[in-house]
Amino acid sequence: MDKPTPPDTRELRQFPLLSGLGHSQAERVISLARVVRIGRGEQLFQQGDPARRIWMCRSGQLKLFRLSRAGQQKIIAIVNPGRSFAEATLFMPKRVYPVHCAALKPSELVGYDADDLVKTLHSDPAACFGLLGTLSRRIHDKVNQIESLALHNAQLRIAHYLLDQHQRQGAPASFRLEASKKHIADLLGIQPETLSRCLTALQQHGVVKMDARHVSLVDSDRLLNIARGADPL
Amino acid sequence: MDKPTPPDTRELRQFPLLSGLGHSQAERVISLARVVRIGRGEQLFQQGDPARRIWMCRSGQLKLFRLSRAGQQKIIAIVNPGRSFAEATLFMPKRVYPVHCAALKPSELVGYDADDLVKTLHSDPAACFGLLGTLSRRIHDKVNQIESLALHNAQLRIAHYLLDQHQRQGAPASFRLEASKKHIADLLGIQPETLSRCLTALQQHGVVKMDARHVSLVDSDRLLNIARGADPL
DNA sequence: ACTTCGAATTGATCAAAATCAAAATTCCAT
DNA sequence: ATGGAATTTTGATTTTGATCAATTCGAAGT
Repeated sequence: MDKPTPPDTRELRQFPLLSGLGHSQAERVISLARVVRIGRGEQLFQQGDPARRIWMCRSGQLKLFRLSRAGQQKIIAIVNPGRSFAEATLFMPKRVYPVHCAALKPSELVGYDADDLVKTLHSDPAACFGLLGTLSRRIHDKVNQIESLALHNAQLRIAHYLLDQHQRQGAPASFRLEASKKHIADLLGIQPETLSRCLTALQQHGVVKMDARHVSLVDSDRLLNIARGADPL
Repeated sequence: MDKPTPPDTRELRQFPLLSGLGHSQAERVISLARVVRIGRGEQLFQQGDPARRIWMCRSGQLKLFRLSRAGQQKIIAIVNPGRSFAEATLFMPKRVYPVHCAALKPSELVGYDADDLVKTLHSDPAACFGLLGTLSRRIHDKVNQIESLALHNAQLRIAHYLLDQHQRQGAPASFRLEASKKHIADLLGIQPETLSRCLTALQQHGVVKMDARHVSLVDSDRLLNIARGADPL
């Protein structure tokens, strides 16, 4: 297995938070960064752990989740390559991770030092603005998620999710589900059985076509209506 | 009716975002602020309106909500006096309000100019940090809300909500529901009838005592167990 | 104080999705 | 490529909470 490459300036700048950093600052941030590899199922951190680093996913896939007392998990988000997470912990009164994080696939991550980043931000209004933008977008996403969980039934949520993924992946002719159906069901707050039945129904009505994890939207107008609750199949 | 008082420096500084502002900057922000009064049921802004101001609730009470195509509303948050809202719009690519806002009680609000605040933030890292803290806390709240909506059934959600309110109001012997049961049901994503039945059950089992909107937690340990799903009444 | 409208409660019924169970399929690590 | 584990599908049943309906209660404004 090859050695993990440390992040270079180029990679650093893909990180929206740090895109405008000066050379010497960038060097320091990189020198304090740490590359971590974890296998499928391994946990990167637990809810409540001190948040000494914030993370960027280089490759693989992660889930952020909570556990109920009864051991049920609720996935809050799925993290794909190129996306960062845990930034919000930098400014929490108690700097701890508010969720668990585990790998869905073998993953490579870059962890940036939290104290160092805060120091950097102090002298860099541009970086502050980058981060403010990131957090704002994240709030907006969460508001959408809340609306979807509370307002819609299983069918609408699924339709909504398919359309959202289609958009995010650049509206191609066909796209791939980002995770197993079990995990997606969890993300949507429904049982895998319900997801399976709904997807079958959507296929039978000729709205989507699926082949394992590959999805193509046959009648996306109809799907849009379903997502709006205007067309209950 | 007396004239609305314009905000003074003292009031401005209660606003976490602007607590560290210098004198001349504070003067400018104040000069561009606008005080608005709206009556019960009146709408302050609609989802999609250009977000030219961000708001602080001086008195009264507001709801932030979405509407489904079918006209159902989903309350995202209830805003009480001393709390600000809509800050996240400052950094959205399209600066529009992502939700509707209407008054639950006659309310007085201070609206600060969005463009001006962005300008101020550019030259004031301390203010940036204040705002980063505010947004981070808000993300954390939303994660909790998502968990609660997806993971818990009606009973657990209600128990969870009662405990949360108890905490927020400083854990007094007895506290007051922050809004009508109809609105709380909406916030929790359940029907008013279900809320009513659950609260009746909690009272019959001697877990809480209620008088109209006044609540006292008779057996808060038991309530905690219920919220964890360990004790289904 | 009165009136009126919305809020809250209570009961009966219904629909959606969870749960339980078992078989079929797919994934993946070796 | 292959064996074993996990995922997915399908069916039967049960539970939860939504919905419908009727009445009581309470608060806001005249």
